[in-house]
Amino acid sequence: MPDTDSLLDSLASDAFKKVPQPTIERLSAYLQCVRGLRDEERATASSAEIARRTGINAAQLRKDLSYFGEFGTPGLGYDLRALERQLAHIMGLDEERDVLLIGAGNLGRALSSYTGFARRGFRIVAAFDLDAEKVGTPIGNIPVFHLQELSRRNAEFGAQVGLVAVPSNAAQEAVDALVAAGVKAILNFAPATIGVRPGITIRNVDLTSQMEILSFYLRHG
Amino acid sequence: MPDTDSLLDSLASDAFKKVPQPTIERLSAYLQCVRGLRDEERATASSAEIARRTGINAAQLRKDLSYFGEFGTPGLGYDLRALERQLAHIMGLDEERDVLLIGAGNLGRALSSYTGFARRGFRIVAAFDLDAEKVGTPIGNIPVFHLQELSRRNAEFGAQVGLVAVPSNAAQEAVDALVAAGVKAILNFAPATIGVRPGITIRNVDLTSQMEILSFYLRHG
DNA sequence: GTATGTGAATTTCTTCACAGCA
DNA sequence: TGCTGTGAAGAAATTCACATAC
Repeated sequence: MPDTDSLLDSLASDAFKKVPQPTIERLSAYLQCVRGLRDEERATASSAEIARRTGINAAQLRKDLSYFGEFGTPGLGYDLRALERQLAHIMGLDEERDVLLIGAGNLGRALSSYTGFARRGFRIVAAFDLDAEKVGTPIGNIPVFHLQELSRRNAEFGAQVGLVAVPSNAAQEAVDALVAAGVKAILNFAPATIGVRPGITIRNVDLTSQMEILSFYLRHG
Repeated sequence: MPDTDSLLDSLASDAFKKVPQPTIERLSAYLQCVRGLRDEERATASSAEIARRTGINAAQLRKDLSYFGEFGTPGLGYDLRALERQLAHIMGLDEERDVLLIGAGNLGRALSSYTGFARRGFRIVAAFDLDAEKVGTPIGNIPVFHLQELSRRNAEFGAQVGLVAVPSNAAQEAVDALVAAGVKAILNFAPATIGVRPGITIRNVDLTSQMEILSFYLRHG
């Protein structure tokens, strides 16, 4: 058995090309499940139990974890405290991350007051908007700057994560501004296909698209 | 070549078991792209052009469409007006759909004022909450009722789609209430794994999970 | 006995490559 | 010629099934 931590840390960008995309997207579900079990004061759980709770096949869970190391004990299962720590480490969640928000409209305001982010260590440190009316009045504790100030302000913050909550036609501009300011990972809520250069991660959360998919299943399925 | 419309309509639940899940999730992206091209007054486009704009492989697009019929003209491409209509029909978007919202907190309020839904024919007709303080005061035009009234009120509305924007620990209850009221498709924003009986479609939009996935790519990738 | 980790088998999805049509 | 629609090939992901460890 290889030393777990060194295996984990040796998995730099390079070796990670081998981890299936779907695996990465499931890690978060496992972590959520483990947190839930820990809240119930459980000390260990088998892959079968986590499978039951997440709806993900037990062999799938074991294989997913196997890309990152060996975390279980045959005959016993997984120590939940350790597994939570290891999953968090794998996902880069062992330190707080500052986040920039672009768009101080309805959605932007809702996102800034969403406590789920802060609870998981994502702290929105500043918002930016094109609308001069919105600039200057903080949302809660979060200052609102003009989009033009993005790069200058982020020289100070050094945030690597951005949220884009602007209308579709402004989304590419917002993303470009974030990337220019040094942001490396972006969650985009605008219903638009955005291009970014290699090395930048962008994920789209398109609510209308989700509704359309529901509609499909309503019509068929 | 089979008659397109009858093929489309013959694809009831049954034959649809053959359509890959990822195909269904891409349909919405195609539709969005086609709408964009139409906004630019374009009359036709090739699969290659749609591929370039969406980032989805051209053969993939053609195969995806092929599950539903033949929509293109060899040598020419796709008639965009027709394709938009057909995609909308496939996805069940040719009529308006009433939507119920559970949770009148920050996120719920943002969702109700999100114009993107209405623009695509999803109309939030009522909101429900457990908090007596929130009941009675409309959000914009949308009345807010107590969750207990859900079934009774939906006897009138007959909505088949629900949005769940409540804390995790209330999500299963909210979903159960929606299902009991006749809702068949649900978009859940709570970070929780929710069980529903067969025949009910539920999709999760877990923002924290999305952030964690970004964090993974920040650490590696 | 119980449950992990993992090669092998299977299933699913994507891409190729080309026949056939406009 | 240009582009679609689609079988066949290839790649990727999932699931099985079992040797191995506690």
